[in-house]
Amino acid sequence: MIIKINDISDIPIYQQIRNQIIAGISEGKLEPGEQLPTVRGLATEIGINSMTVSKAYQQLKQEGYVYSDRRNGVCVCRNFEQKKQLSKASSDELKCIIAEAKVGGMSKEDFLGICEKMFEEGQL
Amino acid sequence: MIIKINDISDIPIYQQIRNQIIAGISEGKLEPGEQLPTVRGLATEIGINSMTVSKAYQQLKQEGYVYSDRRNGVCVCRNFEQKKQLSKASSDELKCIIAEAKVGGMSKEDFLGICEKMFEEGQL
DNA sequence: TTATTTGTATTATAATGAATAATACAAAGA
DNA sequence: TCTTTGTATTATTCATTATAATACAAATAA
Repeated sequence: MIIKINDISDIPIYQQIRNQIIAGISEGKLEPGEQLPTVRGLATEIGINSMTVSKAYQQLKQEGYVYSDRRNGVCVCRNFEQKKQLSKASSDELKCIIAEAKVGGMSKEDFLGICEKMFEEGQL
Repeated sequence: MIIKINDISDIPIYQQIRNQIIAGISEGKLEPGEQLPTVRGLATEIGINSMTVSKAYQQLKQEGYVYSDRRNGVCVCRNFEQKKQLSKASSDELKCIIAEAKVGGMSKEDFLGICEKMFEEGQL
């Protein structure tokens, strides 16, 4: 799986990596049990410091998306926690997005249509 | 309208203010033409530096939510730009939220239900 | 006129977070 | 033994955030 960094983004690099890994899992590009690129390998590949990659992996690990051991590297979890509800952070962000959409004149139907499309996109 | 700051949040104070103003507009708590609290007044009220409030107002101004003149303070715009599409930033954030929801086992219907509820919430 | 209130600009400073650099270590396997 | 893995440590640099202390122009009120 290819990770692309936007250098002029205001989103920290380690967050961009984390987000793309989660997106990869949700789209099936990364399968359960599959090994992620090594910390040093990915750092070299995208031209950043290895500790930045490590930071992204540690966050993913802490959030329950991946696990690691010293020899086999970092792998995608085989059983994700099925919480079936949004995190507080996601919920707060979603409220902001919806408020901006509403002020911008978007109808509920339009917004739900966009969400539906995004949800189906990249599905296996 | 009451602004509440979360001191332990990792979201900058000026961003929290901006978000709450937009939410207030979308919920009708802030009407078109209505004056926002003064920079110094709000700063004193919530116990922060006035330049932090000013920074929030300048961003809102730059985004087209408010306007200002030197005497009448900062007021909610009367005609918002009707773009009827999400900003790039919102779209990217929404993709992340959906990816996380999907990995967490949420169904499309559940997610759309949450969005619908949020969209209707606080409606006039 | 004079004083007050408004947003805004400036300069300096402190605190925090992000990213890099250079190593080092333990564990596992070849 | 040597290599590769993630991880830990320490130091440094840089940008962002927030504060502090003023100052200014414009508009209004006294």
